[in-house]
Amino acid sequence: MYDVAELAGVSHQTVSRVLNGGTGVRPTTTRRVEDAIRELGYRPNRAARTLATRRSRAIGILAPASAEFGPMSSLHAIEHATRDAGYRPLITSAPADPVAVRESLEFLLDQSIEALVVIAPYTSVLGELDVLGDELPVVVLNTGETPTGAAVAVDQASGARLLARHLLDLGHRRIQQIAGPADFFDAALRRRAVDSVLTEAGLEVLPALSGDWTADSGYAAAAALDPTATAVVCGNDQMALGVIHALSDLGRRVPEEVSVVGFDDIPESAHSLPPLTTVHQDFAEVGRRAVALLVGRLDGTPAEDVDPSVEPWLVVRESTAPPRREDGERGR
Amino acid sequence: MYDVAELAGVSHQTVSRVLNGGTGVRPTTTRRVEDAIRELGYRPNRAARTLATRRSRAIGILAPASAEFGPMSSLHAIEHATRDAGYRPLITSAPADPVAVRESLEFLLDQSIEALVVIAPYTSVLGELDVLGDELPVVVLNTGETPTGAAVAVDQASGARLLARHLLDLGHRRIQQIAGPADFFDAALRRRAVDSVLTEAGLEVLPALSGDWTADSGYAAAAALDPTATAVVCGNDQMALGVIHALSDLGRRVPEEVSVVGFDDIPESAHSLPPLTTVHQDFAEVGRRAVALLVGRLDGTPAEDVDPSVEPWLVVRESTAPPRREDGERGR
DNA sequence: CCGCTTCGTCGAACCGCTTCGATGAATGTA
DNA sequence: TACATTCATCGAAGCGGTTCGACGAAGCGG
Repeated sequence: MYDVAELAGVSHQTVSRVLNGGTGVRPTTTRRVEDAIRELGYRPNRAARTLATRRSRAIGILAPASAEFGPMSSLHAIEHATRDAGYRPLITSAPADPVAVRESLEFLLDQSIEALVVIAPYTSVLGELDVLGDELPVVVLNTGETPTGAAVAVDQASGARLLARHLLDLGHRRIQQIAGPADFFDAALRRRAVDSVLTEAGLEVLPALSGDWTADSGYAAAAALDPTATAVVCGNDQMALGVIHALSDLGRRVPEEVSVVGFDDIPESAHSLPPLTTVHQDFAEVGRRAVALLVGRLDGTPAEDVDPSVEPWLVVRESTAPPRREDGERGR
Repeated sequence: MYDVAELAGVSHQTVSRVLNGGTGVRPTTTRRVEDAIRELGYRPNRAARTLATRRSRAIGILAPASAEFGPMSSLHAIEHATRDAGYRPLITSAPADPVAVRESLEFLLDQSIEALVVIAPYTSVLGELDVLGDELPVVVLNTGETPTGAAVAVDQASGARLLARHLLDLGHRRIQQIAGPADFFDAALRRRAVDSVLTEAGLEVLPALSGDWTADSGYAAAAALDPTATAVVCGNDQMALGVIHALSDLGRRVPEEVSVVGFDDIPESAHSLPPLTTVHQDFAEVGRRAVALLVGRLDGTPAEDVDPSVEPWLVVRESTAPPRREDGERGR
């Protein structure tokens, strides 16, 4: 920095001023400084700046250590929104394990982050979250109740209801669920929403099975499916894929004999056989709003016009059809 | 830090010593300092340390801005390996666009990273890579030739050959490819390896189609498939899924009429209909080795025993079968 | 033409930590 | 018991920026 100042014929403070908005510096001086910076290939030292300003401008991001489409989509959106807002995204991933989550949190705290975005919507995370007093603005994605901080989410219940009603409209009366892991908020939210729609319709709620979001677990869970169920609501698309595979192995045709629906609308869902009826959620939008909320708080511009709830929509494809011999009107 | 020192009844330098290995400090003093740290909830300031040591201990990671299974798996492995080695992973993602890549690189350089891992194996990245002189150790994942730095990769050619030979063994003689984007190294590598196997076998090489890794693009490309081809080799699993869907829409059965193979072995591939024959690659292992290489260089322990080539293996499932009426022997 | 305001620049202190040379205490040896 | 060593601890000087108060040089009105 001193080199730059010398080359430009000014003092280092002036260089600093140019670097930070350049107010109170004559345009010609600014030019000279900028030229000097370019010529020397000078790059300000982040650590020194952070030290002096006592502002890290870093936002921690806690992501799940999975390669799932949804979380990863949100992650990228968050990362870029953060950078666009002039902050540095610090990404950490942790499996759904309290100890690992704790470690990741510690890691982020060590970097003196100014805020935190949590994409890992499992109960074990929220438990660890109160470690960070109340000094740190936090926003959690796709969670139900938030003990601390704000939350932005796709309206899981709304999506689940869409799915349930679709099946009801088709004429299904025996609908079973294969939910996601119980310690994931969105899994629980979807499960309950479907149950309540069925209950309201006066239908018997078949005991829900569950998996761990993977196609493998869907395949496995399908073995325990109630043989009289004509439709199965899966916790996500991957599990639905596994279920369809299992059903096929069992010689039961989808959707002719049993309808299957997923949740998420991952890119592959449009190309499964049969293409999957599911609920589309805009993961990226959720991420963007989360950052907007946080940055608003950080920058003092409240940004209270951010709607924390993103509406999902139903995508009807070919894995659903009217049940075989219930309400008449067969097939398409 | 001074508070801690005071509480422990020592000077701040002793606290510093305790924090950094504690050599030359009496065990009892160490204890006292540690207790003080705990009591005060003291957390060393990263920026100050970086400034004083002129070592950021940060390793930059440039990842693609996609949610694909492969890169994301490598990413998580890299992240954790980096932390385990005592370095701070700084993750950045960028789409396959030179400008965006450049920006990400600048961002990382601003944080004064000490090394760089690149998971984005497209040509546009390598072009930008020489920006960072030769002072920065770099390792690139899944690339072909590396102009700069080291490379770790799953042996794409080997995997592609496995696939081609499998098809040949089954009796296929008209094999067409739907490759990945031409500017991705692994797409090119796979494509060429398959071509060379076919050429060596004295077969006609049908003109290759291509897609952009997505299932959608596979679906679209399938329309242009040579009607006489009995097997199609796809650039990755997603595209294979799209192709199978398209074939199904066209009324052509897989694998009875045409065999389809993918590449990657994403978790869903085991549950597509039919389950996909593909090549499994250990993405996480590639990431781990990349970090081992880098950390070795950084820490002065060469670690030259790291094999930069990871072997993939063939996973035969049900999307491949002998061709209809060529070499006799039908069915499974 | 002069005194005062405003603008652009400078000098210096400080952010929190590391590290080198120095000092005092503890240990070993004759 | 005196002296040479070794070990634990301390004092102070930076690391590369930011920022506040000070100050000289223009720009202004009367």
